[in-house]
Amino acid sequence: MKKTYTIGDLANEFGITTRTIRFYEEKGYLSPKRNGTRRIYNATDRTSLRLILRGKRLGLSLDETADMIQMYGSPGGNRKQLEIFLTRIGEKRTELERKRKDLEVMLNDLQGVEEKCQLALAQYRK
Amino acid sequence: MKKTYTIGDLANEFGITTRTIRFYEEKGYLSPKRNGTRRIYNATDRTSLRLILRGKRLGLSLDETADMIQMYGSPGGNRKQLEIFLTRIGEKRTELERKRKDLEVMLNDLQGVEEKCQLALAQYRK
DNA sequence: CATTACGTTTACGTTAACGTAAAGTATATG
DNA sequence: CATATACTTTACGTTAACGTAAACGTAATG
Repeated sequence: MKKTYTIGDLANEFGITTRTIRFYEEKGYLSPKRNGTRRIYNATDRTSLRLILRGKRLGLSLDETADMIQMYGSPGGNRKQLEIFLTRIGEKRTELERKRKDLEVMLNDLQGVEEKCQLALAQYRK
Repeated sequence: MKKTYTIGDLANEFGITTRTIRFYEEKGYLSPKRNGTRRIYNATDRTSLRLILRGKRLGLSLDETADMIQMYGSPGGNRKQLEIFLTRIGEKRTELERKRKDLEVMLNDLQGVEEKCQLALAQYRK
């Protein structure tokens, strides 16, 4: 009794179109099971989709997000491979931390403008 | 003796091409002075460019970033306009804060993978 | 059981954000 | 002062990420 989803379910849940979901599959970022011709998505598919959309909100390309999703798999391989993998993780992290700093600066700036605006508005209330 | 920049200066500083900078101007996001036919950028132009690139890193479109840059200007207008403005600021802030949460989740996940990887590597050192 | 809702494939269209190339002009330098 | 370097405009090309439409099959429902 594992929970499954139709393409419409997921489109509704995430506020996207079915075309978008099919596009992701077409490009190899999703591979749902089929019931005859109908697509059947499980929890894993749904998680992948969520990750894709999260990446998108942060300005990652589909390829970049797919890379990250793949990283989330079990870290296997020999020593060398693990070391290479760790390097990749570190790079991603650096990139994401830069984004975080960018975000903090922007939020700060925005707060500054907001305060100015509040001050200007306060004049009207005196 | 105000500092100015050529298009090449800015391209070098920010690691982009001159084509990109001209494109931003073509679309109305930059409007440098001219010395004859040559473009001359000042500190304000440079700041705008920096903001554009920052927005880009965070997945904002040029239009969205231009909107934000415009917000940074002096918050003028009457009471009604100020209130509308405040609403817009609030919306942007909500959006940016969502991005921040997305980032935190991703960084967390990444750290999880990293730790697993470290553990696997530790096996080799025993 | 008709019709409405949801699903399918195929295929061409669209938009943002530049890349690339050509063809010419101005400026810096050995 | 020749030539290399940086700048200019104009214009067509490219890619990612879908949108839109046609033409059709299947499932749910009043």
